[in-house]
Amino acid sequence: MNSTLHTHRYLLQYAIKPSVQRTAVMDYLLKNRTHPTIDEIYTALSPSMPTLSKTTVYNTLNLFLEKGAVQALVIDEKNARYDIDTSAHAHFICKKCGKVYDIFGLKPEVFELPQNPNFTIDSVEIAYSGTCNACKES
Amino acid sequence: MNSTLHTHRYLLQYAIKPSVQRTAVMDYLLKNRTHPTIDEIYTALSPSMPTLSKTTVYNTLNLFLEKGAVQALVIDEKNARYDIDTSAHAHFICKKCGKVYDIFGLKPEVFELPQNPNFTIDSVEIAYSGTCNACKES
DNA sequence: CTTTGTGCAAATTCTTTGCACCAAA
DNA sequence: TTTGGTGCAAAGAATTTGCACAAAG
Repeated sequence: MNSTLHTHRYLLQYAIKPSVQRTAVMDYLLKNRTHPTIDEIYTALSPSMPTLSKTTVYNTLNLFLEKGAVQALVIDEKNARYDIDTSAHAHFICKKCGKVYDIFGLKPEVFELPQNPNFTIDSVEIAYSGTCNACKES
Repeated sequence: MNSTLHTHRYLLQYAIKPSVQRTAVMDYLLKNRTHPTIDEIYTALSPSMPTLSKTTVYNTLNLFLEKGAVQALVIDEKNARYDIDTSAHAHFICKKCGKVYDIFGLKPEVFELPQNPNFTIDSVEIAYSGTCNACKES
């Protein structure tokens, strides 16, 4: 199957002009729902796109953010991580290995935005942390 | 009142050897519950402690973290922020000015740790974001 | 004395910026 | 041919590290 065409259309939905690089990055995000860092995206795409620069990956993700096509996760102290899934879900980060996992199926109350006289609240991010099984065994 | 004595005892509770610098930093955290960054702490203490170095503030906060006397907030993309309040509460960050506020009085269900076969979850951080009134008016 | 803490400077890491070249319409 | 995209190199910001000196017991 040719996923490039699908990804191309996907970008247009967010009013993002497709380019070879942008399509490759979005394609990666759609297929690898692992909340990758800039470096992970760059390292994954670099072998098949040797001229790709990390600056372009930064530029691209910043554009996707502006256009609302991805969400930035603030969960990892070291690097920014990106998520294309904008539905109501939470995240879990393993403090040992640093991997970030999705948590679905939580009670809807958890995602409710409280009323507050001092602020206009428009989103919530829920970050659980602890240890994943893989790290516990080793 | 001499708060140094109180702060001194407070540090000992967490098995932290008090020093002039450590006591000053903890004293600042106890009195300024504004989730300060390293730089804010350094800038606040520097005038009355001219020899204080930013490295010492980093060292001190890392020690406090290890000993469990403070919590690191992962909410601000730019800087680490520290909180001495370890009770169940959430945070709000204004996307315009970057200030972080406490949110108390949420339903207890929000802080429940879900069971998950793949991870051992031991804490949760809830970060609301939006715009604060001060920024909306300007 | 001996151990531990402090603070300077340098190193490291992540991200942004300036600018020249390239590509697409 | 003009506009916008890409990518190199340099700059910037936050944090850590190595090491010598100072402090405390």
